[in-house]
Amino acid sequence: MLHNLKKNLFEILVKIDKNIMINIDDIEVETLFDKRGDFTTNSALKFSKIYNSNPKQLANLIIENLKINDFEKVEIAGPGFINFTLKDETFNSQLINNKIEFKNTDKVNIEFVSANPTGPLHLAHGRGAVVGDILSNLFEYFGHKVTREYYVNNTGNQINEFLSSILYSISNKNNLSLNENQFYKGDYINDIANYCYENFKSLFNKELSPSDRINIVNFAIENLVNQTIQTLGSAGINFDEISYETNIMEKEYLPLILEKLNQSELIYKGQLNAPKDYTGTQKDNDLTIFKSTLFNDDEDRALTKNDGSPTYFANDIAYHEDKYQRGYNKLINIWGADHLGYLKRLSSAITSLHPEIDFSVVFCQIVNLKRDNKIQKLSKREGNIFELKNLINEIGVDNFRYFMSYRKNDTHMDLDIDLIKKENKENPIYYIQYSYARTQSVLDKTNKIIETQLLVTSELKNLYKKLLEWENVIKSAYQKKEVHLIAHYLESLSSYFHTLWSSSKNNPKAKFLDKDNNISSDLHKLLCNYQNILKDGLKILGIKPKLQM
RNA sequence: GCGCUUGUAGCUCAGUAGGAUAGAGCACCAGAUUCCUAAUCUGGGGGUCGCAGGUUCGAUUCCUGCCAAGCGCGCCA
Repeated sequence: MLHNLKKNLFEILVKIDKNIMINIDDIEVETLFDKRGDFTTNSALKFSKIYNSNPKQLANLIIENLKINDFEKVEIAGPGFINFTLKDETFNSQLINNKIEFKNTDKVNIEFVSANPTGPLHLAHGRGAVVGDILSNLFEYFGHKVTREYYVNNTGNQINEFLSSILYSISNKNNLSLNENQFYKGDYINDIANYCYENFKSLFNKELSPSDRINIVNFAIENLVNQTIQTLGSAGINFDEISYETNIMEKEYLPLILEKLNQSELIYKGQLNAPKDYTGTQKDNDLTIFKSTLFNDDEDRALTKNDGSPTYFANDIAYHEDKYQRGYNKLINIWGADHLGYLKRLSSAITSLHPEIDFSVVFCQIVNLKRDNKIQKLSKREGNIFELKNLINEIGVDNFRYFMSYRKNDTHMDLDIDLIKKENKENPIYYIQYSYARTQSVLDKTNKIIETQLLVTSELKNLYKKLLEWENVIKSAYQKKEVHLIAHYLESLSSYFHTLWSSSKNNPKAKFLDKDNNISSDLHKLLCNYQNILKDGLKILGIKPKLQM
């Protein structure tokens, strides 16, 4: 219906002046839920200038050309809105056709979580995980072939420090006097240390060789990665591809990348300000530097370190080159807010190499944990972290997924754990599920589907109109990559259902079932439609509807 | 100091690629259950959309400045 109206308006506007180029997607039709009508468009306001007219004149012109069979009333309101009121008889099973016409079968690579493999997942990773998974579901809903990808940064200083921390723990516990430092703290380090010691006991009889050390740390990393995969898997989040930084390095993309960037005159040899803990002399070696200031970055960025080895940035470019080589033109990364400053350099490098790549990043802001009405102070450095698996265990998968995705991804969020654990109306997910259970109970009790006249009440109309919005909402969530819109819509939709349900308290004729438990075919289709949309929406969120509560 | 994100009701947050009277939940007050599930519904109070300018027919939305909170500001990852 909404789409038809849009199309109708579009055709009229084209007919009015064939020389004016407008796009059908520029036409906005919104749903109204009050006395003004059922739908509204601001087209006359929006286009009056390019039609060399004034809003009210253009509105009149549009109305003159409108096929008005379906409408009870069409009127100009305010500065030039056109408000449409549908005839009552239009509200029937024909009204809703919520098949999504738009399909796009392109391959998409969505990379998310990608936590450093030096510790267990904690609260902050949870948001990225849920948002990434739901976004993947959403892209699949629109036909894309989605690869959910996880990246393991298993090189660099952090890995040395991780190993050192493990050996420190082993040394302490077993009186080995290994000369190691403690960088990471926490029970999990001791657990992994024990595990490593049990597995490699014989190695500790003599001094560890470099290859021994590599074996131990790889074992520890593998252990953590497996834990991570398991934790996320328990929340219904599964990956199609796990990429290791070391494997990407073996493919030796960097020389080709540097050559290509050099040809585009985007790199140079030179010096940058010395890093904080730098001990050598700056003139040891020239660095290879990417001119990211050309792309509005604050500074140019180093691709090689003083010792000639690649920086994290360089390896990350290679990683994205690898994604491209695997056939992905559409890359989406989910990052924490602490990487905001990293976006410009990476996106400019990627698009310099391959302008055809559609690269975008969805940022997830900080999540605070609130308990007993107080924000909990958590610090990873002190080993005082709230592990994600504990959170999921405490609140359950449905709550976890819902509450991590019902706030806009780039706003700061307080996760009130006491509120989530309440199983009542303060918790929106029960509200949504309850409406589904109500529809199911009607369907379960239905005797026969019969053809009768539909009683068109304002509550019924509102539910129909809300169902019509689904197509716009889901498309908007997809285009804007904003998954919270889905949860908000489902809550709102449920509300219209509960209102309709309750209206039968005062008006028994508004019930779905008659005395003989028969239902009109229109209402039956309405209920099925309602269930389908709720099911689709919940499925994208990764939540199963409850048939009974 | 610079950059990014955020600032909307007592609280938690929607809305804003310029549009009509700025919304929801919670909390507070008053009601609804012989009736398909009351885990629900109805009504009510509550707002200078951080502050100040600017752009125009119109700004919570765009621009500038300021204030506040968070994050980032390595050849770390």
